[in-house]
Amino acid sequence: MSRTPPQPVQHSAPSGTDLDDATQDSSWRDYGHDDLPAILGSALECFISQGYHGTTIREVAAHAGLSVPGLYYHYASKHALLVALMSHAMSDLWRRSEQALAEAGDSVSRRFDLLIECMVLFHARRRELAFISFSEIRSLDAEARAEHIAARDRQQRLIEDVVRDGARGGEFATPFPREVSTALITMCTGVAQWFHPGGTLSPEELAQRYRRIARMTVGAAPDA
Amino acid sequence: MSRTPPQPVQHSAPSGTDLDDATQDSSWRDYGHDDLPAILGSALECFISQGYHGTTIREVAAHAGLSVPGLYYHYASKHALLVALMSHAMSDLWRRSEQALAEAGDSVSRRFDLLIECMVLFHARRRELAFISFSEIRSLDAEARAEHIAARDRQQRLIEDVVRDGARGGEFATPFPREVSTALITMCTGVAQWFHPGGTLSPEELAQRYRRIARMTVGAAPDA
DNA sequence: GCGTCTATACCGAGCGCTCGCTCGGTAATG
DNA sequence: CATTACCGAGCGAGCGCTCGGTATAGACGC
Repeated sequence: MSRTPPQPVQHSAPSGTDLDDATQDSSWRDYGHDDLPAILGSALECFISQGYHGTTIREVAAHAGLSVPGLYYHYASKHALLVALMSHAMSDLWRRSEQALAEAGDSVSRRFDLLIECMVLFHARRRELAFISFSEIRSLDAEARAEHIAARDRQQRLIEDVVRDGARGGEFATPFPREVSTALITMCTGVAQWFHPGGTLSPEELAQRYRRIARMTVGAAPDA
Repeated sequence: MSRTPPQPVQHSAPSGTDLDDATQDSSWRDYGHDDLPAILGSALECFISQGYHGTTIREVAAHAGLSVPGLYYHYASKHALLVALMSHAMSDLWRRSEQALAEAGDSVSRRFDLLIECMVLFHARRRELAFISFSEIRSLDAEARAEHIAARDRQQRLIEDVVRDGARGGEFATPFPREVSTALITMCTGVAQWFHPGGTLSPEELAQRYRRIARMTVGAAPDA
């Protein structure tokens, strides 16, 4: 019988739900400074600038002020770092979207407005997380990728549903609800690709402008 | 005095301008089957599915039916493969855009229509090239990256200019020409991320629908 | 208060492997 | 007999990851 190895805790995120609780009580519009654990923050920076495969575990460790084994004490693999970052991003966006829709109530126009605002706000405020969540999907293994894509599809269906409802109910005047949904989704997620916090527009101002642009694409009244 | 090494031709693309001449005489709407050299086609497939850093030179060579040295006879480095693919994509799109604008003449609305149609068509028909041209920018070295970004900015300015002209001249009724331009650019380039040739819409049908959606974002008349 | 034990949070060194790339060739063509 | 178009073998470096430790902090019996 082999002696038990040191067996460090194999959790993919420290203390399990710590990460997920971070924004639990706050409103969907509130974005404090993103308090990712140091290791994940370091991994995020490296993945952003060099990509997942272009980043070495040594870089992530050094950037977090750790040795390589020190990093492996907290995360089982390089892949686990990516999974932790992406699932954190997806669950945060999902929770905020649910809160936004709850605030919107039953009005289709209002649901549409707040959903767009929520999407733009998230992709501007959490653009680094959003960026790698979108660009490193192919670096996930089969299981994690399937899970991530399911979460992404569920998120996108929120927009598709409200656009379809608006088109059916007459609030929106668009001949192509499907293509408009797709266009809106890429428009919103695209914010993470070009937005820069030092720019002329704040995330909130951008969200307002995008909300008005989005209303035009679905043929809704400019204000309502 | 050391003897001269075999010194294979160090061109980054075989026979220099072969690639660039491919679509020289054809109209901007014509997309024949993309006749990339076998090695570049193989590299493209690998980069698409695994990313640049996730792809090994051995995979590219094997997929092209070559040994590793056989591949290096044609391309100086793995990096040169990426550069060849991306510069081919950018110059093809640029040439098509110039042809589309030439066909459109002076009318701002018509220039807008054909530019959007051209962008959507390209990103649907050449979606693999367009996809890696957008997603692997950070894998380029400093010099190639600067050149690529300059080409991308020049391309994007085509849309920004026509939207701004339309807003100034009164053809378009948009309070935020800058943000609408950005939204349109991400909308069009985003096509390369989700479009799948087996879908319900052909690239041409999609381009027509996106043209109408784009007109709504700038507040133009539905037809003109 | 003190010695012992256990859990936590790390490292220095390095293993086995694969990476991008090259050397020194060869077969076919003109 | 030069040029073109390739290959088999393999080099040196760097990769993800692990082994076997150590330093510290708190818990517990006496």
